[in-house]
Amino acid sequence: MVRGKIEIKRIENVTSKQVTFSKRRKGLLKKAHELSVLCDAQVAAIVFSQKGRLYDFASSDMQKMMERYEIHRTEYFGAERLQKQQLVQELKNEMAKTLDQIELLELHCRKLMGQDLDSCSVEELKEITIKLEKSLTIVRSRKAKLNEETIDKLKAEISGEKEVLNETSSLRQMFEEPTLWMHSRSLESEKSGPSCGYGNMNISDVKTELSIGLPESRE
Amino acid sequence: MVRGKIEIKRIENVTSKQVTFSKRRKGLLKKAHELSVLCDAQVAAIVFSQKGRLYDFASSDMQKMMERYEIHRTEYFGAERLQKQQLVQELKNEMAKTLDQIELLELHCRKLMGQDLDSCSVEELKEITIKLEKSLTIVRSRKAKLNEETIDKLKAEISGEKEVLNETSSLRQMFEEPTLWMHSRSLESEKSGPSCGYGNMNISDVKTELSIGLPESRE
DNA sequence: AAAACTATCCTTAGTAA
DNA sequence: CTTACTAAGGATAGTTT
Repeated sequence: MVRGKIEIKRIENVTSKQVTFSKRRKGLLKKAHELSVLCDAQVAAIVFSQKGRLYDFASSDMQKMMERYEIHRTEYFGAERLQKQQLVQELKNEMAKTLDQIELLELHCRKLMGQDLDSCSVEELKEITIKLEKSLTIVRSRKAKLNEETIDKLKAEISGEKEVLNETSSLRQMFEEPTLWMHSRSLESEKSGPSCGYGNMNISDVKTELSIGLPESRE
Repeated sequence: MVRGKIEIKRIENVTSKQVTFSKRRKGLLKKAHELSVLCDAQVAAIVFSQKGRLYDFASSDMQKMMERYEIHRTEYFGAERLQKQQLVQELKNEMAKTLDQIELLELHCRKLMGQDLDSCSVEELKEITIKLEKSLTIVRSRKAKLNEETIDKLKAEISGEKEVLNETSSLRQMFEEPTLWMHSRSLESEKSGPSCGYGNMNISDVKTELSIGLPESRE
């Protein structure tokens, strides 16, 4: 018996499709139920067989589910089915709930920002302290990481510039005092770094600029 | 690691519930899709999280599905087209804005909690750090203040008890050695403290009780 | 919060009744 | 059409990053 994985595409064999439909339909409705119970969520599932038979599951009243669904859809397609007055009421309820949620969130935020602490017990203050300390650790390490990356990048840049600088010096020397350079070169061949032997030449029309520096100050 | 089978009942742990919701929701919608494709059926699934967020799948147009559903349920309540369309639209816009607000608030909160920092620039991280440090200072000083108040109150309580204790000792002394006490009293008249001149009366029917102890354990 | 990992449990394709 | 069986594949709880 070779039971390979199946491809998700229309099953052509009618009998097989029928059996699979029965099994998977059952599985789907079961999963829907489990999700609603485990996670305290409102879940609905509707299945029409090819022949038009209806199978469904709803964790609460299906009509309510549908109304709620319509509220959340920007398209207002369910208008005909729903008394608009009712819809308006639902929308208002939904809004009230959402506003409550905002209240809670804001309170939480404010406490994290060290505001509205009067209502806090010592216990709660201790919890907030711990949260803040954790956050601080995380934020600081993240910042440190970013800074290190920046530093590495800058270092790489600088070393690149130094190379260009060396090259430029050498070129300039060659250009301005070719013979002197050839002499000194042969005499001090192992001397490192830029060796700018300007001597007594005239360099009035050579203009060179180079800026090397760090970006804006960092902490 | 013991991974036993789970019982299908409301998950109490909030984090765990959240994660399970995410996974199973995904699973459910996937199954719905597979069923619709494999068996050529019309399938729809609607899920509302506890917080009211909507997740759904529909193999075909959801509106058609719902209409078909209602036809099957013979619960079609036809509705006249009211002119509230505009009001409803406004309410929905309002709701959309409010939901955006929640998004922002949640993001802010999460950043304060050291989450979702990947998108932050070093500048932003610096700001957050400063905020957190300020909060920490405020929260800590608030906690310290509360603790100090508690300490003062306890000290007051204790010193009150000590007074009562002294008085009781004196009374007991008077009762047990009235003459000795009267002597010493007359010799040291400027001695401070409670001077209860009960004399050598009979106080056999005076009953005194005293409990001294700290409240429940504190931090 | 979201994703990766993995041992375990669950679902189901194929088949037969 | 549903059920029973079983091996394989899939989902996911708990945990880690």
